[in-house]
Order: sequence, then C-alpha cells, then structure tokens
Amino acid sequence: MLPRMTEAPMREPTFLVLTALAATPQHGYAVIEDVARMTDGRVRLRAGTLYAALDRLRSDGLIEVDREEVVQSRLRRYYRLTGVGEQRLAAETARLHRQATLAESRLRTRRTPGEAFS
Amino acid sequence: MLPRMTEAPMREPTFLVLTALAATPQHGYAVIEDVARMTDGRVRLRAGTLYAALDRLRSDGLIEVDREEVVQSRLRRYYRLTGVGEQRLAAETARLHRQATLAESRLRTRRTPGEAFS
DNA sequence: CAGCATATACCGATCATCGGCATATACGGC
DNA sequence: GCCGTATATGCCGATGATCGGTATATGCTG
Repeated sequence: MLPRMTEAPMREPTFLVLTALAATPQHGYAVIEDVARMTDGRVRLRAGTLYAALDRLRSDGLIEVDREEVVQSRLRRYYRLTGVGEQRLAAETARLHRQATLAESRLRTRRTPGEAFS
Repeated sequence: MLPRMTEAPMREPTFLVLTALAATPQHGYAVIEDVARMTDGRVRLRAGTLYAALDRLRSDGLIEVDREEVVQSRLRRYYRLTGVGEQRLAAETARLHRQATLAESRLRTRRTPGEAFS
C-alpha cells in the first residue's frame, strides 16, 4: 500500500475529517458526529464518504489506525493523524486563511473607480 | 437559463474565479493569469475548467457579462460579480476562516493528555 | 516559419462525494 | 414482541467539477 504521489487539492469533507482527528484519535462514527457539530449541522458526512475518505487518507499516509475497541459488541476503529497528516493539515489551514483574506481584501476594494488592485 | 437551486459546496478553482472577479471585471484569460498570480503559480486553471466554471456561475446568477471588447481582432468577454455572487463569496470567506481557525485550534491542543477538546 | 502568448470553446476521463443499501447490536417506547 | 432510532462499518452506482487535451484564430518574436 504505497502512498500516492498526487498532491491533489483537498475538498471540504476531507479537510473536516482531518480536523476531526487533529486533537485526538476518534473512530469513524464519532468523526461523522464531530464534523456535524463543527459545521453546525451543515455538513453531514455520508457513511460512504467517510469510510472512503478514511481509506484514502490512510493510503496517503495522513492518518493511521490508533487502536481498536469493542463496545457493546460493536467494533470501534480509532484513527489518528500522522506527522505527515499534521503538516498537511497545517499547510491547508494556512492556504485557507490566505485565500479567504485575499478574497475579503478584494471585496473591500470592489467598485472603487480608477483604483488599481494588487 | 434558470438559476440552479442547489447550494453545492464550492471547490477551490471556483472560489478563485469568484475572487478574481471580486474587485474588478475581467475576461476569461485574464482570470486564468490572475488566479495563477494569486496562488503563486500553484493553481493554473485549464481552459476547460475556467469556461465551464464561468458558464456555471453565470447560470447560477453569481456572475454576469460586464461587456465585450475586441482587442487585436480577438474577443474579450468581461465578467463581473453580481450582488448574489458578492454575498456568496463573502459567505465562503467567512466559512473558510472559521474552518481554518478551528483546525488550527485543534492542532494546538494536539497530544495534550487528559485534556478534553471542545 | 516555428513557437509562444492570447482568447474562447468543446470533449472524454478521472475521482471525490453523494445517496442509498446492507449488516449488526442496543435501547426506548408502545 | 415489535418498531424506530442510534451506533458502527462497509459496499455500490450515479453525479458533477475538474483535468488534460484538442481545435480554432490572430499577433508577436526569434
């Protein structure tokens, strides 16, 4: 299971999954709930999206299995960020901040006649 | 050409196209260059991506044709943000800031044993 | 005249996400 | 006892934005 070489742009659900695992390891279902809480219910990850994302992030080396527990005869597989995942998430947050700040700046200079924009 | 009702999550190239048009109207090719400059060459929009995005954003009512010019016998079609587009971009920037801040906050509380996270 | 920049536009392929379904167990209400 | 919901993982087909390439022109430069 070699890590993929592509540095494809990260979509929102994937970013939120990494965010959910940033502070502490969590199992899949807990991630779904956490993402819903984080986004005030706006993003409700489908099971298909979540487990596909976990597999992909794992094969990319951004997360790894932390441990497995059985609670009430149900399996809980906990995932945690790897060092690489931590760096990637930090890079993503920096990028988001930069782009958001730039967009805000441009929105402010909007409709200012005869004014050049950077 | 009815505006689509879906409020689908916005991807990075689309966000950057809106950002490019936020301050002043620009034609397609200028948007490609602007996005490349904004992202320090990281994002180089393909023609297919750009014009498809412009069509989609137009049918969604987020942008509209500003004017057309012919320079050196080549057509330049300028697009501008609509009021709806401006609101949407502002909402997107707010969302990006919130998510980036949240992710940073979680990265900071990382690996702090026995500590609950919000 | 070959190559590159400008400028718009179409096309098939890729792939993350969506939406739904399957499989189990536990719990609460009726 | 049964139904619906919550918990928990997983598979599968469809969707759609993006990618990569090509087409079509013109102008400029080497």
